[in-house]
Amino acid sequence: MFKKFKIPDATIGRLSMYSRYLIEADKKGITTVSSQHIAKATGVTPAQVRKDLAYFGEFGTRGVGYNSRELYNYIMKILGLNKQWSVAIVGAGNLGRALSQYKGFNQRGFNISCIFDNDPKKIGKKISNINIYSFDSLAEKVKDFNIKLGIIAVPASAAQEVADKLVKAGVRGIINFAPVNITVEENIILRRVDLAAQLEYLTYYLEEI
Amino acid sequence: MFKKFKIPDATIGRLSMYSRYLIEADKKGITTVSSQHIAKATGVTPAQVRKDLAYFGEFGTRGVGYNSRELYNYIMKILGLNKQWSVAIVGAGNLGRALSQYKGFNQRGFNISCIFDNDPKKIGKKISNINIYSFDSLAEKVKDFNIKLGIIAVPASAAQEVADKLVKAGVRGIINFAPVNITVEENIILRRVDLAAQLEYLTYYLEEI
DNA sequence: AATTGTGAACCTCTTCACAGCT
DNA sequence: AGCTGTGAAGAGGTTCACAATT
Repeated sequence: MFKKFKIPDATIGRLSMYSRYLIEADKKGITTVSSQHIAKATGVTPAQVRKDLAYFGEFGTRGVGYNSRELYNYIMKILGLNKQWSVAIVGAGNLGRALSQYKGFNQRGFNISCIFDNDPKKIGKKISNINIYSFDSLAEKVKDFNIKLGIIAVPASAAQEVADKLVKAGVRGIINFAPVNITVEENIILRRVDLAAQLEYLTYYLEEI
Repeated sequence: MFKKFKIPDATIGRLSMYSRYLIEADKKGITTVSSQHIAKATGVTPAQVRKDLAYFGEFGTRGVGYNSRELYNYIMKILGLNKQWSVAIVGAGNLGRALSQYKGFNQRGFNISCIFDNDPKKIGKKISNINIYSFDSLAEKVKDFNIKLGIIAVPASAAQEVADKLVKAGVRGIINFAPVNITVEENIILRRVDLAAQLEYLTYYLEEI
């Protein structure tokens, strides 16, 4: 049905933005939106919006636009967000703790099921009702909770080891917050988020002047 | 000297990765590295490494490679990291608190100078020695600390207002963690980091199967 | 022999412009 | 008249392949 062929990575990020606008529009009672409206709200061009949507089907009506609610539902389905996802966070440091409490995940259907750490002082404790388990029990818990998504929030030196553990346990998609390149087998989806690099992007441009 | 013309955004992110590898290599006593080495460590192609570096000059020696320490220094200078940067975080929620304690920023020369929030219960308190100030004192503190970089970690509904405040106070670069599109005047560098969208990227690909 | 630096080829993504519907 | 859907054109980024250099 959907996902006929290779589509740009950036499209997926934009779909996420579109869906956020659409749910807001729907809440406000705006039943029909145009690519123009979506574009303005999300900071892209109208042609880009139409192109992005066209990868997956024909959701609009010529001369009219798109039905907000309907398009929202389509996009959520395309993104795989028409169900709940269990997520494991590895690393109960500052970042891991913050991510485990981050409301933005829940709002989009992500459920942080458990946290893993190797610090005996942290194991057995909870972070806002989420249990912290040892690395040793990772495989077991990942299976118990049917976790397919993992977030790596450990120091760079431990990131590869953690990734290997997650994959072995059955995790299929990983976000790596450690500032290091890690490798996984081909059928695992890996994404790297480098927080310091984001600031460096800013300083690069600021230094120019 | 550097930054002759428009270079790909992605190049900047890769420079950041290269520099991290180079400092490690230098620590291990590896004085000379090839584009091959850098590529392998950072998960890109050797041609990409050479192309990225070539935007800024000729740092290598044909037949030999690059001097680790020297190339590291060049890259850090290109990224504007040959000095300390003061950063303000707006929003003392989970994310703001975590970011203010995140070691990765300090390691790269970023100094979180202060945190802003509008919750009276938080104002006046500290997060690991960093003061939390009210929104009202933002302009004053940004000037006092000579802050040029801001991190927005407030709810989506407040993000635009905060951005405007930061810009007005003299901040030149902004990272927006709120899941909403905000706009700033043209000479301000804006970067959006959408954490939930990262997970959605994973679920998109996992649903395909 | 090894490795850089780079023009050209290639590939990917975005924008344009307009036919096709309502 | 207004807006979508899309082939074609354009822009941008990556890889190739090889001359230049040590």
